Amino acid sequence: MDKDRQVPTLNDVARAAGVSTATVSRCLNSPDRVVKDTRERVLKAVQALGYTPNFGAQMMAAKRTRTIGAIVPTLENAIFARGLQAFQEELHRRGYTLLMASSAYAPEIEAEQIRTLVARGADGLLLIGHERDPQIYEYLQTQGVPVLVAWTYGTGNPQTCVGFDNRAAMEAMTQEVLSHGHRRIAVISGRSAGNDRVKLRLKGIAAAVAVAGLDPQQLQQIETDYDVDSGADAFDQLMRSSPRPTAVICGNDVLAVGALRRAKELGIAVPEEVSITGFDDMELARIVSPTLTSVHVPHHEMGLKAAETLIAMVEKTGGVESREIGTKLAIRASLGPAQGS
Amino acid sequence: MDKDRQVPTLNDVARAAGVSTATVSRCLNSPDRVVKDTRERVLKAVQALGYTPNFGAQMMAAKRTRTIGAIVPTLENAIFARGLQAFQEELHRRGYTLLMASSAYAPEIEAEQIRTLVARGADGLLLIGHERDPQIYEYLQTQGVPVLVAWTYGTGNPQTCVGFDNRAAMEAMTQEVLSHGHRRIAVISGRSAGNDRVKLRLKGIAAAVAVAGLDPQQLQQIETDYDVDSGADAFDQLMRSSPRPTAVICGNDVLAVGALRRAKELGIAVPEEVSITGFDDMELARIVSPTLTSVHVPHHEMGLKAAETLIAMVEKTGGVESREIGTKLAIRASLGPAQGS
DNA sequence: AATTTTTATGCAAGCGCTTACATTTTAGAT
DNA sequence: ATCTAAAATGTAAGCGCTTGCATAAAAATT
Repeated sequence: MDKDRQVPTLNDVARAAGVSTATVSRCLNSPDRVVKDTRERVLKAVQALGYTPNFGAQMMAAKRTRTIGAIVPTLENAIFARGLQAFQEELHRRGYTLLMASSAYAPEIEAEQIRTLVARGADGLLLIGHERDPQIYEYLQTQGVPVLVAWTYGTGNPQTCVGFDNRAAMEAMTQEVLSHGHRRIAVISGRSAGNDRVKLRLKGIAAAVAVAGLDPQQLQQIETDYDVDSGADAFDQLMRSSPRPTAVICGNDVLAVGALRRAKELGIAVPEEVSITGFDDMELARIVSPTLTSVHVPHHEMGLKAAETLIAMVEKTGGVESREIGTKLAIRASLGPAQGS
Repeated sequence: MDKDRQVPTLNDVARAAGVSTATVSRCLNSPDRVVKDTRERVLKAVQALGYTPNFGAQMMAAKRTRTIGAIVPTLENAIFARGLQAFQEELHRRGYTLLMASSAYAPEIEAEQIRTLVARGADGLLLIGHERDPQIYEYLQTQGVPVLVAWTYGTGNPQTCVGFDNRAAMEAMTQEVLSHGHRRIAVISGRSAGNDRVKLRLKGIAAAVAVAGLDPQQLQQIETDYDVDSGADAFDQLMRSSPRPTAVICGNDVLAVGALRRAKELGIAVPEEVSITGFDDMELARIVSPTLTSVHVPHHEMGLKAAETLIAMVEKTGGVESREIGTKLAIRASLGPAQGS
């Protein structure tokens, strides 16, 4: 019915204002190149007609869209949400629009999403973590789309990144756990395949443990999906071993919360019988009881800096370099002294 | 540097395959209108060149994008995430791409996001809740973009919707609370201004209370922001009144979790001294202790049906009508008998 | 084998915008 | 008042794709 009512075009505005389409375009894109009088007339016409530029035409003619794409592994939990929120706010302030997509931690889906976002004219892309098929980086290179890698920081990768040192942060956490006297330590982590952040965190644990004179190979370790129930099940499994670990280091807060819940269900006291730690310091960490010891990540700062950096890359304004965001330990009730040792 | 390396166009593919651009286009969009032999040759050329259609050009020529836009109030907590995930999965299965944006519960931001998504060629839009400036609906009408309203269901609104009856669900919850003997009931809700879901939930409470012979006006009620800390503060305030309420009904789980946390901090036993209920049945509800009584909403089902419905609207295949999703009470430990009455 | 119908492909006209270049107007200098 | 430089505006050529219509090829019918 209404689908035929024509949406006004640049041409309509031009006619209404008695100028050429070029002038209208300039009024909208570089107002200072047009004299005040004309500009006002044009803008009035724009208002009157309710004109909105056609994105496709704009994209086609200008080859830029002021759009940034971001692909995160998941939106189901809040891990990325806070950072993304900050990222998007800053983009918005700078006149960019954010296109979000989630990959469900599946590389093939991520690859597809990347192509989709690029095809849709994203001027730049935010991706989580370095590790992915090199072809993808080649493709982006070919398409001339700059990529910023976030949520991780480390040398040895060609991509610009904004994030924190997953390895060092986890090493610090492990040292903290060790300093409480724990020696039988178990680990619950996300799947390490294709996930450099998980790998780095595991390396951090191994490093700290080695320094303390323990054999990293001896560490009981379970890799599982990133959800509360999986964390709970993994914890269950760990608690069936004998002797039981006195501390369980979890790769993130979601897993830790699962462990915490199962501990309660099993009647295992935390931290008296077993200590549990997380990573990310989600809001969750302060809500559960006992409150969860975790690694605090300044998500807001990371999102903000990621936006600044990526815009600089897109606009090619000055040199762009990777930026490291600091983390710190948030020691709370779920970590206590090792029992009986 | 690489920004000049040309991306292949339809024309390049056509030349490589020795056919016209029209044939290539048809191979891609309606393969059965092209004979097998030709099709294979063309697809091979597409592969070889690594051709991807230019979205802007496609949008311009075809006037559809197989893109659906969704604007939710927030992505920071998981309330909408689960439903959106299901929504997006179904869209993906049907060959559509989802563009997400969040409005931070601010109507003006939402209006802007709507314009952005429409300008970007969204074929249809998913919005949360009915209540918004009528001009927005007019605008969408003019642009010929169908809208589906989700997370609420109710008559008296012209828009098609997929969701649940917020009023009835909350009335049921309130009845449940009343049946536990509570008579001094307080309410913590999100801001009702511009939010029909909040208003409906409040009406549900009032209705149930009135049936029980109490005066809804007497209900202590606080409206606050949708975050844990706000919920905690509101709870604090309620606990300072005398006599204290024996039950606090919260407008959603996030607020309820805040209340729960503050109760613990204040040394107020839940549910012995005060009962607390939530709404939405987020994963959180089963993680906190005591576990939270809430209204269970089948988010996955809602997301799925929303996708089906919106696609039907976009493709104009057959009649489209609103669909109601059922909710049910999830009674857990945070609700107990009224103390001392 | 000739004719008609059906199917496959090509041709070319836009879609609405930006921008290099050409032209006109205005301001500044003489 | 005249000429020159600078500023404002107009002209028109694409950008890469889809699709109605025309044409050519193949299949079906007589």
